[in-house]
Amino acid sequence: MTRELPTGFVPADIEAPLYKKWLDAGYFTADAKSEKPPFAIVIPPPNVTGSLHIGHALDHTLQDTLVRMKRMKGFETLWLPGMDHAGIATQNVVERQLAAQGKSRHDFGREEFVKKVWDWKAESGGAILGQMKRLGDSVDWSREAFTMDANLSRAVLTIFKRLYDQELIYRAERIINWCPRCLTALSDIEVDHHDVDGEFVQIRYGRDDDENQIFIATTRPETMLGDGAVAVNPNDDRYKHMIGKTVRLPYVDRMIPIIADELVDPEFGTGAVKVTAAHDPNDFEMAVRHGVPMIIIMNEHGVMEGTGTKFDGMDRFDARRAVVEELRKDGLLGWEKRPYSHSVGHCSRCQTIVEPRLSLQWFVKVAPLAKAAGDAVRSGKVKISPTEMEPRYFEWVDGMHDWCISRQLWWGHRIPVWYGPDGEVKVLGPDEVAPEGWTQDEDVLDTWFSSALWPFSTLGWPDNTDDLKKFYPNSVLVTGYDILFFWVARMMIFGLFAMDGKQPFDTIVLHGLVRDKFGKKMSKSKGNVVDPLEFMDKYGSDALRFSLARGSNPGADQALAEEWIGGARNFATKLWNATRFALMNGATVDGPLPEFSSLNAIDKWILSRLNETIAEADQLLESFEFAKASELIYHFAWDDLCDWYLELSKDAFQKGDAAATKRVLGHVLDQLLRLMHPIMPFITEELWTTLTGQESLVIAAWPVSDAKSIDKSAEKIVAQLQEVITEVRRFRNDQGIKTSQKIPGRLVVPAELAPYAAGAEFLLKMENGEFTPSAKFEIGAIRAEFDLTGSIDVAAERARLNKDLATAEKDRATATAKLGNEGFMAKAPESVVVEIRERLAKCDQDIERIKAQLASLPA
RNA sequence: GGACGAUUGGCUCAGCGGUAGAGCACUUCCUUGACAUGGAAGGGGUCACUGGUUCGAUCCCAGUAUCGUCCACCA
Repeated sequence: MTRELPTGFVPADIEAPLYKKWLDAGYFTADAKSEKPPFAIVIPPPNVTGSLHIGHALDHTLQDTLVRMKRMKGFETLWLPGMDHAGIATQNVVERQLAAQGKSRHDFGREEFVKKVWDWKAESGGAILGQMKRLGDSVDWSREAFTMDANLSRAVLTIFKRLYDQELIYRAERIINWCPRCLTALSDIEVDHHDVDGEFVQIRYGRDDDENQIFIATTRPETMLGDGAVAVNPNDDRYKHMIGKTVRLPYVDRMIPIIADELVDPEFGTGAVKVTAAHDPNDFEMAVRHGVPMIIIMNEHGVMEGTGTKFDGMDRFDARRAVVEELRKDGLLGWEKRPYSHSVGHCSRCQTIVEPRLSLQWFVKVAPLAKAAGDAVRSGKVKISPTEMEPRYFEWVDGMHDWCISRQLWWGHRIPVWYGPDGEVKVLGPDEVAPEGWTQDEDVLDTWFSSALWPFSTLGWPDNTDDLKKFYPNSVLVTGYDILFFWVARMMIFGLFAMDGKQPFDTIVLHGLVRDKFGKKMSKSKGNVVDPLEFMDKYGSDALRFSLARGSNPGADQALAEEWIGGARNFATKLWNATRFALMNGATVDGPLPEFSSLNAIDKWILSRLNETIAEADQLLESFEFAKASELIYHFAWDDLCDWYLELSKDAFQKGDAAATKRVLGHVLDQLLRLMHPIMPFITEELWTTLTGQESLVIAAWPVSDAKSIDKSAEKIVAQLQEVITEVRRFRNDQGIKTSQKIPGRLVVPAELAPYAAGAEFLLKMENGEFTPSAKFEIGAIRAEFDLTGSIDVAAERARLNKDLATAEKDRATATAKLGNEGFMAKAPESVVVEIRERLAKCDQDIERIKAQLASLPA
């Protein structure tokens, strides 16, 4: 046995070479022709502008864990990487660069600008891909995809046409969310609502000498210039007599009707609402119902335009101030509430206040598609883990408005609609060419349109490729709950539509967000953002991965602090040293494992614990319980294996009489490293290949729990041994005996523990030989006795024993009370009663033992 | 206004009808023959509050309070 490990574990020394080894061996490349059952995951495509943040690190750790486990289980695994072209985000990046040179995209024109974006991508895009390699992602790079790739664009065109032909895509004038900075429409979910301090003012319409006057209330006074009506509730007695009459709109000096609509809440404001059809979605609805004119009063930059008043040319917020001032001067204001906190939509990309605006845009008719997406989950065809997230999904899927998919950008999939010279409209499929003289729609599609096709566009759809046949539907989708609506629900919608009702994935696994150590959201302004790359440099990728996995409870956010990762690094070091110890002492994986029944209790015990851990960890990982699986493995490795088994084995190794132990230890490590590999791929690979001399753990078999090697009685007797050892240690500690000081003593153990008795004595620094026992601990068949004549602090020892006695007596009293309780005895399950009886018996034993010890103390 | 969740030791979180758990932090001891990125021993919690169900509630039910997230057309 010549295998050796360096003394210290230096992650940086092993990670890059191992990743290269894996790539060279082609372990991550999927074979669509394989006979093995498939297991496929697509990566949530990061933005091409992005770099790896801690959220990706979590997301990828969980996916890689599943993929690596499935690969070891014999599945043909495909984990497909790629990126999203990220329309607005990417265009913004390039435009900012141009702005720095004092230019805008319009200086270049569409074609030239788009080329510049591609250049930018080639040069600076995709930084995240290299960072994924550092993390160890076992993705199939040969299938790397980009939403703007030719074949993925074909998928976009194909599905657009299909939807259009089935009248599920239409063009219409609607109120949409408009960002006056990005100069594009936004879908509902690209708008963030938060409260801002604004104003709420009462404005009188109608002059003194007019027939009618009415007070309306608004938070956006400047929009009065575009009013087409005033609406009241039909049952509002205050205004009933005015319905159908007209009132004069100040400044614009236009007579507008007073209409009645149920939408108006008589309790709110003045009970009378101005109707600005072109700049408010509710008003638009009412206007449609009542035929109210829709007057656009702002241009695309949010500057007042076309009102025919002196406010034209003012920015919308300047106009607001100016209008209020003017109204006040003219005595047309009633009460003014200021500040008035209310919810206002902001562009999720740049935080500019969104302007609802009447505009001609393209929409996806969502209702029929979303119905199918909801039903797929309701019927159980697609599972959401954890199930608590289902209500959120249904809420959105069942109530989704039509999806505005056109964006006034240049970077993205251009809408494949062409207009003929005589106003004809034609939607072109991927291989169709527009007739001479026709022009294409100027807009591009929402970025999420192409991401929604990701589970099948990356597999070659619309062609019926081998990849598609083998790997669709994907097995699971792992992502943060924060993009459940943006992305997941839309993949469901399009997947079911495009693939004839076949779901894009079988299970949706939602994890939480990574927050700072106090559970606060990470944000640049708070300065609590952490960089996963920095952590990988400092502690190794395995440490980062392990702490992320260990913190990931289903659907729940996790707090992360640098100390946690340091702790995980310590764990990695522990494993390293344990394996080093094993190798130094001749642990081996060669030859068959000794017959279980021939082993002593300690060897049986560690095998038993190993097999229990394997069974449980496997079950936890299969149910996406990453935190619990990690925790379980951690405690088995550290507590059972390192703190007990290795410590107890030292003496046997020292004496060179440990053939069975060498083989058992080799086996336990072998299996443990396999079990941990999905979560900590680098260190396990290094240790395992050194231990076994085999090629790679990536393609090794996943451990299977051997039920025949689970032995509860061995576990019980080892637990007793541990208890005795702990008792003695506590006693020594209480007596102030130094850890290194030897005391005369011995352990008396049953035969099945005999090979380890000396090891236990070694742990306790017991010196076997001639002595008169002066202290004794006895649990079950295990007895520890030692001689401390002259060195015992009698008073302290008596106090300690008395305390223990009191505790034991109190416990006995509770147990006795329970057994004497008729209600309890009538209803408690048998197992509970047995447990309490055992507890009572143990109390009796303890009390007797403690009393004996007290009696043996010198007076 | 709805939906979901949270409230457990200093911090972050598990647990969940039957004597309160982990990691980190803390105290004391130990450079012992893999590991001081370590080992041993220990301190610390009326499980948010109030009622109810039960032989028994941290756990189930109802309500209260505080916090978080998501959704929603409060002009």
